[in-house]
Amino acid sequence: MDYLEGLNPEQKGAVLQTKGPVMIIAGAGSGKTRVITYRVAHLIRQGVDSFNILVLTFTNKAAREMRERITHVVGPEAKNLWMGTFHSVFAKILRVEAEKIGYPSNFTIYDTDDTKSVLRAILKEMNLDDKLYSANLVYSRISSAKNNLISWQEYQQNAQIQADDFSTGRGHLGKIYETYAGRCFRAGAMDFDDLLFKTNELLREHPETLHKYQHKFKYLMVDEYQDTNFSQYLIVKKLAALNENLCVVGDDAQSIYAFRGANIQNILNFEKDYPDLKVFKLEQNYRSTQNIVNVANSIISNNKEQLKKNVFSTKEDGDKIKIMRSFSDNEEGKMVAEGILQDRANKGIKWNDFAILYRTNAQSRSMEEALRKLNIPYKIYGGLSFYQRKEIKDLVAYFRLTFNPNDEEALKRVINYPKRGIGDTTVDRIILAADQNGITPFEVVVNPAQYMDGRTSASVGNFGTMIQSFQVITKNLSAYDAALHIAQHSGLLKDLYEDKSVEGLNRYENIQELLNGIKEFSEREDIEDKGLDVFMQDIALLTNDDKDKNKDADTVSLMTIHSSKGLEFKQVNVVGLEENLFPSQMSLNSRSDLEEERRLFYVAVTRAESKLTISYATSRFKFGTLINCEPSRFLDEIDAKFLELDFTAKTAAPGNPFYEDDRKAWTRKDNVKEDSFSKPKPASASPIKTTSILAKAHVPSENFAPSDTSGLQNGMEVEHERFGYGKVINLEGKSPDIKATIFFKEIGQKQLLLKFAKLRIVN
DNA sequence: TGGACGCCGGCTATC
DNA sequence: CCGGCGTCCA
Repeated sequence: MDYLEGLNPEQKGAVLQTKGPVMIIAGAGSGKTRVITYRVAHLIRQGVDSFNILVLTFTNKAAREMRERITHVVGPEAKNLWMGTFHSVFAKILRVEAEKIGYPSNFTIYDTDDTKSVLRAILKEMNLDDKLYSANLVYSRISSAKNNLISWQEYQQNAQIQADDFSTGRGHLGKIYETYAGRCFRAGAMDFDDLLFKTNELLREHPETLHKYQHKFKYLMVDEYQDTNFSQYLIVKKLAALNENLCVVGDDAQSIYAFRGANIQNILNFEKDYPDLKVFKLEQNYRSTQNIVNVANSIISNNKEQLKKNVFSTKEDGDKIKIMRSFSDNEEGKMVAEGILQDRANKGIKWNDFAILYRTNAQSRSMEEALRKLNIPYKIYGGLSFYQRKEIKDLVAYFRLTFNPNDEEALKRVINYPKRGIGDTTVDRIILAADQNGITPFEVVVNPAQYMDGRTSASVGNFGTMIQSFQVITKNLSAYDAALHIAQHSGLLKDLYEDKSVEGLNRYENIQELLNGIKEFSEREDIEDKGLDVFMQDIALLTNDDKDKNKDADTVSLMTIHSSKGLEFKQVNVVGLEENLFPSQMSLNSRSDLEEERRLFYVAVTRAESKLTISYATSRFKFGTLINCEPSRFLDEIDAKFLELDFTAKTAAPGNPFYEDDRKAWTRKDNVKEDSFSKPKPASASPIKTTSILAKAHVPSENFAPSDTSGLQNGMEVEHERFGYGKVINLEGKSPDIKATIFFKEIGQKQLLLKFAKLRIVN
């Protein structure tokens, strides 16, 4: 029982209470992961078979880290635990039980891109106004229907929903949902929401299957319970109904996923579902200084709806919270970067100890630029995942098609990549023929002669034959050999190899990396079934941090606040505290949205251990346009006694790496003043087009015509259509990729690729 | 068929 | 500023 030492009484109680319904309210930094880890370890030590324990998390990362820590305490027995995200665990179960709900066990998982692409195709076919029916809007309507377990039939029959849709002029949504569901079914595909929706269907329609899993999962734990949606809530409730050994862990103050269907009521009402439950409140924060905890509390106290708790710290008071003001997003980056540089030197801490947190990914740019200027190593988390890169998705689409030829999105993706002369018209014809004849598109592809003329039919047929050959050959090959075969014989590898541009090289390397990953998988000894089909089954569920080579590198971390949840750093910068950005514009409609935004701010500040710096800019670029910004209302909500204001922002001196930036920023600022807006207005009210500042300046000379630039030399004077007159100051690269650096009189230095730039040689 | 170009709308996050 | 999409043209 050594692992119980060092736990406080509440933590210990939560670990030891293994029977019956349990709710652990875990304040920020209160040792939640420790408690879950030890609780699982304790179950196993007590003799519970690890096959009978199911732990559900929201991210792969959380699952992986927890498994590692449990292994540390109980050893290899931890391998048999069922532990993973809702999506991955139930995808696994659905593959076993697929036929019960009419799906093939090798069903494809459509990711968000696939889903939107299917929807776009449907919207196009239905000839709907794409302003009213944007793929995004339609997706979110269907997604939230599924997350509330509303089938397309129920959607169409529900008077309230229909009235809502008609009142917004979107009466076709029910029909779109129906068509979409039909398409997915025909393609043998499930989207993310289906993984939960279909699990509910399975457990509802097949009581014997429900019983099987109720007996299997004698002990259930759910992490981040405040983030569950109705669909997830019901799965958990059903699985736990037999034994009621259900432990949920969460913090209502950190519920930040309502926008994707999470229902905070699940945790607020847990007590009603299980009246005899035991509640443990972990209120001592071991992470942050008192100042930080107090600021966090003062923020969250502005929310109405919350469970009562009193988070406190017994650490030192610590530094006050610094608020920095800057006049532009670039200057904000500069202040943040300089602060990090100084603190690292003065305090002797590592780059690793710093994080920069922002509301939107777009904010990373100004931070990156500033860090680069000061040679500060950094790493951006989130953003485009490795598996979402085009070239990776292309190759994976070939794999998908090989193992599930009905996968329509995969088919559309690669049927003409690399080029085979099969254009959009032909693809449309294939889909149409499939629709009309009640067969799948792939059946048309392998037997095209009756649906199209000779030449197209031949290319389409060849493609079909190739995929069929993949199906045969991969049967007898290891995952790696199969993948390599497909990469080569599809022509994809060659196509990428021949692209010698920097990006092309990068893409080729990414493919190599994917192949290496498959090779490692082929050589694993801990799993039995190592076919390529197994490897790629759940690829849609993977995210970047699932394959991160050098995560131990000493770098500053940049990420959105959402992805920072669960992490901690010695020093944290929260940037962009401005109205319409944080809180986001989209949250200003309802009180509950605003409260979620405030919880997000709470999450951000509670990441910090010893020093917290918050910043805002009074102007920033948005969509290439400079806008004015007002400080966030959240700043006013913090009790001023914890704060220290730094409004010392000043321009850099010549020689300082930021000098140029400052000049640009001030120029823009001057333009703001000179513009017709005499009074500062809220952000959205005063957009100032940069193009109007920069590009308008030049009117091309009367008979402007691009010259042949093959003989261009340093020092020559040129005219550019939009940038005006300038002087060539450098040429690099070899034809046809020569890059010219030109100093334009009106707008300054620019780099242009000669093969694209339209330049007239003046002399 | 497919490449070039110009217009439009977008930047909330995860699986 | 970016990528996606529609249009125009070889």
